[in-house]
Amino acid sequence: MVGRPKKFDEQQALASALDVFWKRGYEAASCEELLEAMGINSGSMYSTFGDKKALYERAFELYANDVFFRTQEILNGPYTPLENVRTWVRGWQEFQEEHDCKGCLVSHTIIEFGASENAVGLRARKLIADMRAMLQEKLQEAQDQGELPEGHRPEDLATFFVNTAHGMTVVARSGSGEQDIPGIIRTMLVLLGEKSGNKIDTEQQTTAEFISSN
Amino acid sequence: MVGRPKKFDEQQALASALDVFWKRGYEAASCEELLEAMGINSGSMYSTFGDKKALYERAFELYANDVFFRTQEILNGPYTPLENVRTWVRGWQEFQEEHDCKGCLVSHTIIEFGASENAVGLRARKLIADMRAMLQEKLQEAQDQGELPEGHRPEDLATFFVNTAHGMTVVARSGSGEQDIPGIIRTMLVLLGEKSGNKIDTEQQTTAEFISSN
DNA sequence: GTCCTTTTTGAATTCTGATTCAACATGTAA
DNA sequence: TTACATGTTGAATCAGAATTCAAAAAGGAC
Repeated sequence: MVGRPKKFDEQQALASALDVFWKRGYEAASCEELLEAMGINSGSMYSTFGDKKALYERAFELYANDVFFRTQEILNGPYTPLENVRTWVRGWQEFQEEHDCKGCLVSHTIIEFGASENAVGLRARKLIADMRAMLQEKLQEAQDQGELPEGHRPEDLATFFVNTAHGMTVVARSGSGEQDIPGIIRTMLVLLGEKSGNKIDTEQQTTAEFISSN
Repeated sequence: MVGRPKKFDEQQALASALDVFWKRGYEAASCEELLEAMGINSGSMYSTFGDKKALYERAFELYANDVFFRTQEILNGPYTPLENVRTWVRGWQEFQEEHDCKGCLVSHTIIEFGASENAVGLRARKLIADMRAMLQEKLQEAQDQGELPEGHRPEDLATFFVNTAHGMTVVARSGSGEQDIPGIIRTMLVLLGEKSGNKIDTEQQTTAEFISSN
């Protein structure tokens, strides 16, 4: 190797940038703020990543891959199809808690760029479509194996789950995520036929019987 | 009255500005675009409304009042409490169709400003809280009158509805609103105990039995 | 019609935040 | 230990969007 070596770690800087974009969105994240978080100067950032938009693309990709593979892993987990889906849904809460209730970067990106032909917007939409398909497939398996009653439509249920996940991003950003998300997840689990006894929150246990009489 | 009279209608200009903000969000809506839509020049806008942020506040208020009073009217409508809630839920679809699947400005505003102490962000959060409370009250009434089974918790259900509505904003902005929203609404109606036979869409009728076996 | 007050117009200005770049620094290889 | 290739620094520059403002226009009162 020739020339002065970089003194910062590209992946680490990218992860820091992701944090800022995730918290603030693309427009609201100023270069100053990004550089501060990444611990480098503008020159290094521009020579390494190109520009702010390219940095966002890289950060988004980091996030997208993580979310996609995590989902894939959980949905193809060691339990029954339906139980794997339930595990995935339960995972949302942990994910939100771990990440300071910032919601999901994909939902945020769709709000900011979804309508346009912007590359990240399209990428975000594709990611959602892929995850939705993965979920639907798993629900279909569950139904084929008799775990999910015939009356449920895997297609509608998958769409509904995606919608609920998007919603939680807005709820999280409105500041009431910590309070509201556990109940939302519990309701989703009940939609999947979980009768009661989940350990998420004891105070509102009766919710577990949500649909019981329907 | 003395002096040259305004040659534009303030309310009408505001409605046009609202349209632009609603479609694009605050940051992405450029003054040029706003002025173009409003049909006035910058000077008129600044002397009438103050600045871009104040214009957004006024436009948001227009939207907020409309949504709030519309909701209030429907929830206190001529049917039973639960049927009024159902009517409100069905209204989402009509609302989205009428407004070009732009989603809800309140969700959008929360994504853009929710985290900060920004005035519009706070206003948006208050509006959501108020509407959520109104909904919960109506669901409580339904339960008191035996329309809603005891197992349902009005509080959780209200939170869940708000979450679903937020989610539809993201779905709408991702471009799949037209395709996905009818099914999402149908699923919500089933959560409210509507058995079948709603006239929203015939192709996916079986969804109406969604929870039937739960 | 003329005076007065307010509105309109849109080019000029200001502001904000992204991007560049010249000078300096540093590791590597010969 | 010197030459070189590349990285770092941060002040300067640039670009785009928000805002101002001086000049022109127009209704109303007299």
